[in-house]
Amino acid sequence: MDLLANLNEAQRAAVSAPAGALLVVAGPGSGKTRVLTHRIAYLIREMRVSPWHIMAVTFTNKAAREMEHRIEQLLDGRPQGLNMGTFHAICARLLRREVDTLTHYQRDFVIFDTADQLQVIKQALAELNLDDKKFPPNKMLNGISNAKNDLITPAEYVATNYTGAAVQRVYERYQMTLRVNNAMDFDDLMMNVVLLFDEQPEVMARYQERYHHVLVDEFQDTNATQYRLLRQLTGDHNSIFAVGDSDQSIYKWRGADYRNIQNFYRDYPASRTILLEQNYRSTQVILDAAIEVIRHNRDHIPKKLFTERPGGTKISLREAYNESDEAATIVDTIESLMLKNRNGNDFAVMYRTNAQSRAIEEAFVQAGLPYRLVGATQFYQRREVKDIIAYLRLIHNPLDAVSFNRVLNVPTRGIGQQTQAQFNAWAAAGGRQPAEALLRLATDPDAQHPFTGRAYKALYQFGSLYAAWRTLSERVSVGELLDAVLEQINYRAYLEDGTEEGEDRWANVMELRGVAGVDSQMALGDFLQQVSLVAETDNLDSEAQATTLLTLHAAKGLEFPVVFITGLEEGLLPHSRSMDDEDELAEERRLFYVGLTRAKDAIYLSHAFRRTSWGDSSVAVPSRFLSDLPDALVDGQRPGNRRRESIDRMSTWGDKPRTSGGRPTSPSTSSGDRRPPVTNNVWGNSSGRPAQDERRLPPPNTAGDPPRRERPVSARYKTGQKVRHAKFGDGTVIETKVTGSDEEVVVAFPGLGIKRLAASIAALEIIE
DNA sequence: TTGCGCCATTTTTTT
DNA sequence: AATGGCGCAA
Repeated sequence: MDLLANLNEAQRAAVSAPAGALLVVAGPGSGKTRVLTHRIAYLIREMRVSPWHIMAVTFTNKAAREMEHRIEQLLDGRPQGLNMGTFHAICARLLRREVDTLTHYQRDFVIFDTADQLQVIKQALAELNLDDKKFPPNKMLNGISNAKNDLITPAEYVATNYTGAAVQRVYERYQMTLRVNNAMDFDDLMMNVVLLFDEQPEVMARYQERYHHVLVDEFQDTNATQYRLLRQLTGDHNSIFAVGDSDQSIYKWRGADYRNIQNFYRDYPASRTILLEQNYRSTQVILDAAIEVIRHNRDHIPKKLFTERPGGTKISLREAYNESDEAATIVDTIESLMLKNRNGNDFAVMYRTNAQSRAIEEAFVQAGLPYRLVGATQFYQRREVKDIIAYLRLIHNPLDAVSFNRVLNVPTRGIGQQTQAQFNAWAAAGGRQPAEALLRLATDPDAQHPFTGRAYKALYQFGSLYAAWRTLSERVSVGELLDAVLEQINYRAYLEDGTEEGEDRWANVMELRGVAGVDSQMALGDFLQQVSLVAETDNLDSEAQATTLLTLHAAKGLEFPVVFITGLEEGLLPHSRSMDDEDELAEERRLFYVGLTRAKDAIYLSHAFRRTSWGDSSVAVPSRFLSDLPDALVDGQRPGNRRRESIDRMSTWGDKPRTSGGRPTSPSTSSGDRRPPVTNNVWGNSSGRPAQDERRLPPPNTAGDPPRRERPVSARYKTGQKVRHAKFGDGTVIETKVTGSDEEVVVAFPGLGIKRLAASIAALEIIE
């Protein structure tokens, strides 16, 4: 098979480039996976490079598997020794191999996930006598993670403000605790490799000699530490093949820095750049719309993207009444498209936040349509799954105090807070990690300890079990070990409390048992590592006819014939947390761009008039990004400017609850720091657009306007009525709804915003 | 020590 | 809507 056949000129140039530094700027749908796989195959077959000399970094494990598969097909066989995986997986493997050369770690270190990290931080805060109200663990974690992504050690950390000073102290403590626990967090995986290479150049040299060719996918989303690692690896040979697109950089918040592309030019002056500009995925309409959107970003560098799929269905835009109407409309649309020979798995429904998936799921369930949810409450984050993994981790690594404290009294075995604290103190006094101390307590009759009676008995029993598991783990498979643990702690009985939830939880444990496999000879350490590094989209198999529900972030790198992007509202997309900062706002726009460019044939955009978020329903303002779209490419309702502004004034999105006095509360009247939505010459172009209040007919392929779901029937109150509330004063009823025996009334109180009230409790007085 | 119920707070996105 | 923290009763 000719590896260069069926490639366009640019692709061919990239695939067959001589060794050296090459940056491939790959627009959406330009066949970058194809280029990467063909490049690897080309290296092996045409340039006679041993697979052993190649490292390929992908963004997800799934991408790695997929590429492996495709290379296998290209080469008629599996290349031996090719190192392919995510930064995290590659680094974890490397560290495990080099564990003897690491200064602060020993064999069998474990990887702490976010929940574990938070535990360590809480502990650190307590030890430092810092108030966790004043210094939220999440914020601390963020600070630490950012530092690590920028390759800043605790000693190098310089605080620039009050919070920073706390982060500095917590970071130091945190890092110490991780070491004592023989644990690393996600960021450490990369950082520790870089530090290792810095400290021991001879180790680095070994890897430099091995990896003659380094390939990186999604280069725009590498952080400073990862970039440094690439620099180290390519030290003397400089053969790096980086593929990326700054317009698809959507992980700034986790340290990604697309300026690494500039660094690349600086650090590899002899590098070449190849642009992949032909899009093989989308129709002209979709591509035009996407280009138009991304063009509104200030530092966007224009590309000449083109497609050979002229025309196409216009982008459909519609306003739904609320999130359930939005979801119902999507389901209706999918159903009618399925009558026209679309399959369920031709569709993807995308949203900005995971919380939005709920309403959509409900609509799918109601309609009996199969769907597949990516992410959300991740499997490995479930309590019961984490519990069991903590057991396994503790068996693997007795230094892990976080797992120890998690499982010590789960299921409850009579070891309360009191005893737990006492035990930890005793262990610390003896200079041991708690699980080591427990082993001693259970196996050494001469051990001196302060425990008596009930507490002693419970500890002793648990310690004996633990000692037995440790021995057992050396000669049985992961699955068998898991079975033994589950049985001996009676976990099933603990979970199954008669509720459906209990059943579900046990089912999850069984699913985990399935991951461990029946006859798998996988080592416990490998199992734990694999389980720690699974990604969101890794489990996304294209089985079944199910529609995919996923966040815009998770959609990166995927494609679907028909894409629905939901919640195009201010505060959601762009997200309220990103609206004050121009860079973050630009990233939100790129996120929208990524969503749009996932689509092959058709795009449906929607926003809701009202949206319920954590309990409260409020009026939503259509996203400013909608005005980036040229009218000619859009079919459907356009939000009118007049109404938009009046809604804007009432909206309770974003900031704190409105209070009287002080600065004006309406975003459109607040000064300076905030951009008025739409009516702005940089972001919007509404001035050039006729004031549209026209309602166009629904898009041709939605098969008619679906009946609106349950319009509320008013009972005692009516929309438009003026009412008086004891606390809020006078207001106007904007919605009422009979719920069971009560009536729910939504009232707009001038200056206070919109409140949802129960008629029976609120005792509203009708004024007129 | 356990377990329940109330309260407050929460959500951006993920390896 | 859901989770965690906290106080109180058994």
